[in-house]
Amino acid sequence: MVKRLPRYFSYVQALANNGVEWVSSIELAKQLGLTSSTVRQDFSCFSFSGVSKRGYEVAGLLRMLADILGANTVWKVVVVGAGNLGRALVLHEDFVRNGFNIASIFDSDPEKHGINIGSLKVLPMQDLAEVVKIENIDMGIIAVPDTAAQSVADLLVDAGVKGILNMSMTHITTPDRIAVTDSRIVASLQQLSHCVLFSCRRNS
Amino acid sequence: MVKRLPRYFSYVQALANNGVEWVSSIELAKQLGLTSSTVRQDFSCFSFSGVSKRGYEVAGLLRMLADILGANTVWKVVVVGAGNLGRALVLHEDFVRNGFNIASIFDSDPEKHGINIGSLKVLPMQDLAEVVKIENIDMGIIAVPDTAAQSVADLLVDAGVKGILNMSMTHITTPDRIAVTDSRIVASLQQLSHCVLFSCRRNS
DNA sequence: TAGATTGTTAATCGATTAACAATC
DNA sequence: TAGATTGTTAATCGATTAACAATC
Repeated sequence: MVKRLPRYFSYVQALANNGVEWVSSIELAKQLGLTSSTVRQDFSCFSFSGVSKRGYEVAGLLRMLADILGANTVWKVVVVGAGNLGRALVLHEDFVRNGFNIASIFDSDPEKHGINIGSLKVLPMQDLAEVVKIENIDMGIIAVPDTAAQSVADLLVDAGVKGILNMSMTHITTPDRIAVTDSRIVASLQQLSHCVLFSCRRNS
Repeated sequence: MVKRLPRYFSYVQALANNGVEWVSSIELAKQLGLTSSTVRQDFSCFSFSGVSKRGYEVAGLLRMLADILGANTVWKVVVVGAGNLGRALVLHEDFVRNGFNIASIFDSDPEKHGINIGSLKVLPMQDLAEVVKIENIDMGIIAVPDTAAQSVADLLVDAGVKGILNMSMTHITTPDRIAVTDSRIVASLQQLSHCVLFSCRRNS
């Protein structure tokens, strides 16, 4: 269910930008490939009420979704791993636009230290703990090779982040208080590959 | 379920590289954060049998997973959108290593045409259909702004791709025969943000 | 043999959908 | 009023887990 929230948010944002004031569960469902039942269920679970015959008020919906997604919060994030993926993350303007502020990027390879990526310089892993603490970093993004993923997760947890976005294939283990979300592009491509071969349809 | 296959594959690959010959559902479950029941259920669904007391043969498991994920197939892929994300995808060596060969990258912005990204040159959208047909492209990756996503999807489908990896926030509609997988990094970060705020744990 | 681990059935759980009375 | 759409309950569906006999 949580996975639908960013999609509602994005679509409702677009509606608001276009000056649309009301939207029905039916329309929303159609646009996002869901059933209207699911949409109503989802919203009522946050006690967000609509109005019979009109639907849901776009402005209010947007406010609610922003609140539960923390879209009004500005998060401080670090990226670990300065490969192509890490580099792309730092440069991706979408993140800042959505309140994810990348404060630093780290890599274990001394060759990379000091290299400029956007307005950041690649820092050595030894600085991680200090940066996270002093700059009050909220989340870490793991963009390192699989074999290093767990130890980087441990470092991040020890340093004090509250959440981790894991982009490696490895399953990482963390204490219960740490939120973890996995996001694996190669895995998505492999799922797609499987679906193409065996003609299953939409997954994810 | 499909979403677990790439993770099994990656882990079993690592086992094979380390010369491990047998693995139990219990060990696998522990490493991937699942229950042994799920693991056995999954494998038996592909009629892959283990041996009591020993577990599953790593080599055979690897072969099976490679088969169902199409990991032995070399796929030809195009990327649409030459922003930071598109650029990163082209440069990301993980793709080639896993059999996803990026043949071309396209962008609608004339300013970008001809620019070099790795060994590729950014092509205009007008060339998309022809390239997909002549080079027998299997899949397209959508890395364009949300507003353009659906029309790019239509172009890709018309041109004849069999699968689409959608990295935009938009829900795209395609004919039934086309496989679609969504992969949204910002959405993952927003899920994480929600989980940090309301202390839910692992999702995805 | 004793013990470990599979394969499979049945139970549980949760998420999605259908249905429909209430309401504007 | 008639019609559209919500909010919610109950039904359905599918996925996960538990349990345990079979087996090596």
